[in-house]
Amino acid sequence: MTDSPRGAARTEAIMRATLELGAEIGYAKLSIEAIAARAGAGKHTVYRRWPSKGALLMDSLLHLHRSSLDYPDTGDIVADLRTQIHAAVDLLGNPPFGPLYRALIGEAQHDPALAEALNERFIAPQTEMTLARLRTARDQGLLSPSLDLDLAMAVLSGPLYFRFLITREPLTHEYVDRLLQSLFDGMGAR
Amino acid sequence: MTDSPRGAARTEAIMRATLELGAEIGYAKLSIEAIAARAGAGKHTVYRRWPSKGALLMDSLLHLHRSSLDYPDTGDIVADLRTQIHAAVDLLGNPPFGPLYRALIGEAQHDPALAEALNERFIAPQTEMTLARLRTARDQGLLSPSLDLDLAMAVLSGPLYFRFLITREPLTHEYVDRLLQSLFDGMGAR
Amino acid sequence: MTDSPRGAARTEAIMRATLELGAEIGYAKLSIEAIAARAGAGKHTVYRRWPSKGALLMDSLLHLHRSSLDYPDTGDIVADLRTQIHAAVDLLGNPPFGPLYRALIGEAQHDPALAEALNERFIAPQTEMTLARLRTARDQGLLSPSLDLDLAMAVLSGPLYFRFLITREPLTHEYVDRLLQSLFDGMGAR
Amino acid sequence: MTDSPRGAARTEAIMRATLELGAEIGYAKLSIEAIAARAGAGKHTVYRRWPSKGALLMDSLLHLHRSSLDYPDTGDIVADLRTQIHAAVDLLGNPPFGPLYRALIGEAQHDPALAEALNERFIAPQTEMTLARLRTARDQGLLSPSLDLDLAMAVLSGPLYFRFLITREPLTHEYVDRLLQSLFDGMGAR
DNA sequence: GGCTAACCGAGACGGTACGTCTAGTCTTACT
DNA sequence: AGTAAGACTAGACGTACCGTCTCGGTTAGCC
Repeated sequence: MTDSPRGAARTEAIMRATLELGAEIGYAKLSIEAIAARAGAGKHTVYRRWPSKGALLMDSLLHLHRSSLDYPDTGDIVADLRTQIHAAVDLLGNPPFGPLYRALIGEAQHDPALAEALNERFIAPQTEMTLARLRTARDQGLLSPSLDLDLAMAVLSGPLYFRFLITREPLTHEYVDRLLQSLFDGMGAR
Repeated sequence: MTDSPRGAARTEAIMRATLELGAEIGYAKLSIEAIAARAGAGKHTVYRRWPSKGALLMDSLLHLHRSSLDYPDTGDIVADLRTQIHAAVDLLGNPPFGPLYRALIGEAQHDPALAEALNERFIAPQTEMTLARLRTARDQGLLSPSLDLDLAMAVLSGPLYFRFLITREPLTHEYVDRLLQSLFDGMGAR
Repeated sequence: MTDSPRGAARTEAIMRATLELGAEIGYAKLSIEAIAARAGAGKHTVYRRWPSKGALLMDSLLHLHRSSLDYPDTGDIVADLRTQIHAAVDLLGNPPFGPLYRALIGEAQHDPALAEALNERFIAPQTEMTLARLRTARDQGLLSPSLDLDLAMAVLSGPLYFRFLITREPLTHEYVDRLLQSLFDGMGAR
Repeated sequence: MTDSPRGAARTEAIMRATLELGAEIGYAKLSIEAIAARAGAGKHTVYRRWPSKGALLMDSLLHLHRSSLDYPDTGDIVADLRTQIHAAVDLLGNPPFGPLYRALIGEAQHDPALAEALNERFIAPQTEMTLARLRTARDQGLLSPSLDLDLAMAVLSGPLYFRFLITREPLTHEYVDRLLQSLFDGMGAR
């Protein structure tokens, strides 16, 4: 993607228009035609930058929330996980991020390239950060050495995404706490 | 939906065409136009029965696998769960059900009505069956009385759906076994 | 067409509905579907009786105005023609007959069978009546023996239909009178 | 309508396809869908240029015969009218112009906008040319000063259109000659 | 400071599918 | 047997976007 001042401004304008329109009319009714019109850009300019509506939405969302899920390390592994996951569900559970992120995941189900990109650019980094934090705690002796960290990670994320995508029940702090409780009661935390 | 012999035959033909075409060209490229043509039906006949492509796909999939996930009860709760979840991941993890089911969930992210229907007609019944089996086991004293069954359910399903939808890693029996292991080690099984 | 009491009643109801709907929404938007619904008849019942929308409209119009253009014979050929043609332009120039008749002729341009039927059942009888009246007058010595009656007929009808169908100028009594004037001044009247 | 080279080529291609298809299958079965396909154009490209099938047909026909009915002036008014009207009936009476022109007039009976356009772009200019020729002749003293030119015009055109549209008898040179004969015998020629 | 090459907006273009409509046929149940 | 009701196949309608493509009209370096 172009890095010249002019190009960057166009890129920004298009991503901004994407999020605005997405918030207004929902992803399903979003069209590249409308985004270009809203951004005052030609369709060509959009297609030059992104191969698909999904890719554009992903970039727009990640651009918007570049650094919002950084990890704390206060030494208290449970509290840190709690803090971070509370922040995550606050993000996922509310507009504008929530609905658009849900739509992005939906789109990824039809578009393997998008699914892979989403994994690499958002899911995997998030996962890795959590794993790193768990690893640190284990190395400090706060968690059982035999704890399967990948599984722990999956047991934390899975149920939240299940609620988010499948049952559409609200993502509450209380639910996060129950999950953490069961994890640390049962999976080897000390 | 019509139940007359003629109507039922048409309904069947359309659902069959949907699954065939879906398997051949994938959900993303599926069109009601093409389905109707394949089924030798008029478009109106399709629209009379289903309000959207997603609803049609859901009916077609559920019609195809009406009774495939019934629950065993051999008295051994762990073995029964294992049997049933192995069957479930075999279904989800392979064509033709897997990719189309994934696409259906994707579509549901853009279409709340479809999401709700999917929940009511497929997710909730499956969940309820598992919960009932767990409840029986608990009543028989095989599980701790304090076990949070909903949470147990979520901890089983969530990670599998996370793999299925987000990371797209294969759903293996081995992974299911690890999940069950950690659950029964940690969540109150005796 | 059926002549049984029941059949005749159905036929009437359908023709009435045709004229009503035609007057309300115009011929262009008329559909057999809507006519059947308005008449409380099945579509089959309409198709059993008429092969096309145009045929139905023609029957309906002719049924409505079965006997309205009979010819007077007062002995004064000019006055009789004047009377009769004034009546004709009053009919053609005003709703409900005018617009529907115009539409019927329009339809006949696409449908030779309809054109022929219209000719046989409406145009030719009208023409023949006028010719008969002219013939009587000629035989009585009121018109030149050399007068080409067919041509006289055409010179009377043609300009009126030209106005009616092509230029859509109003059909006035004054215009009829000018036509008659020129005909009897110039075409062999004494 | 676009006048750019590209646009003009598309416009031409579509009009050509219209006339071809119209000649092949007749106006009644003509569809914009088929025209676009034949022209290798998108439907939008057709709809961008013409509001209706009738408008497209009219443009196509007038484009085909832009200059074919120009008027001679040899000084002999009767001969000139004869020449010109013979040419006109040859055009109307034969394919491809005849049947499509008939259909166009038919369509105009259902579509007032089309009727008006047809009048302005084809009928009125033709009429005006004939009137101008008659006026010249009158000014040269070849016709009676009291001759009602509009009426003369109507007496020439009307019967021909009546044959063309209503009775569907062939338009022959002989009939034209009879009409002219009666007009100039009786309507004030010297 | 002028030239040229890339980029841009605008939007026409060939397509595809949409969801609606009507045609004309066929089936069902009623009278 | 004829009917009302309406489902059925077929296919055109006019619309909306897709992704590609011209078209002029700015910029933005690079001489």
